Amino acid sequence: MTSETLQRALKALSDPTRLRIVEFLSGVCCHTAAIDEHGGVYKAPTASEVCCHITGAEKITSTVSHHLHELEAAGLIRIERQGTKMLCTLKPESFETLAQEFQRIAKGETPNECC
Amino acid sequence: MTSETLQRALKALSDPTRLRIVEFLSGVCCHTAAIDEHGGVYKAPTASEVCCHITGAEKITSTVSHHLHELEAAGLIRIERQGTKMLCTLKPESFETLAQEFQRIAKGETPNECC
DNA sequence: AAACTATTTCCATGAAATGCGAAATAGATG
DNA sequence: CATCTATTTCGCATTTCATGGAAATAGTTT
Repeated sequence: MTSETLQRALKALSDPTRLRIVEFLSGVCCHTAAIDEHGGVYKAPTASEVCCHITGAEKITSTVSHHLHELEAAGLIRIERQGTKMLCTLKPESFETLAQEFQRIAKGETPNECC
Repeated sequence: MTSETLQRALKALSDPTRLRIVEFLSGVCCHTAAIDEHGGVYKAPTASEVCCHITGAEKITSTVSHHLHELEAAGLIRIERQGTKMLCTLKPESFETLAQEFQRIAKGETPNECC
């Protein structure tokens, strides 16, 4: 993971609303049923549902829509269209990578030019 | 780690300059010698040295001073006075904790009220 | 105390980000 | 095609934040 990628991910997560979205997507238990491209059943909340849980609004707000796309641009979540709806899922790999980055920083394994 | 603590840490790390400071402190190899409270020798860069590495300035700037205290307030680094100088060290435990938080998010172990 | 070093505080400025409502768009359905 | 739903784009007001210079402070040395 490059320094810029790490930077973008951390910036995306620095906003309270976006962090709450991520926490929510990490632990969702109320989902919409859907069928993936292989015919399998999977579950993922729609943008509206995410918004509902975060803000209490009944429909998705422009603000939450923006935050969702910000998280997607940072590579932290996936957004896929299902008819008129947008399904949101966390990308666990990205968070695994972030965890490794912090391990690296904690362990002092950061490459550093000497003086 | 509470959600607010995580929030503060991520916000502190969302700034490019602060992230560079952290990366630098994580991998420092050019230090100032110092004596800790038990008489042991330890090494840590001064605020000026951090600033020099980050900005190229010869003296510490108000901007870097501000960033250092921001990182300290977020619990990510330690700053201790040594005469007129301030020595800066990373708090590896904090980054270990952050790594665990991301593991938790990746694994979906986030506690979430159900509907 | 005066002079010097390292750092901090204060203040102003400009850039970027947030949040929101209204209009626009995309896809589904009658 | 008209309509309905879900989402996005746009424009705007407001806030937050990084930055930098000048003055103030803390500690050291003579």
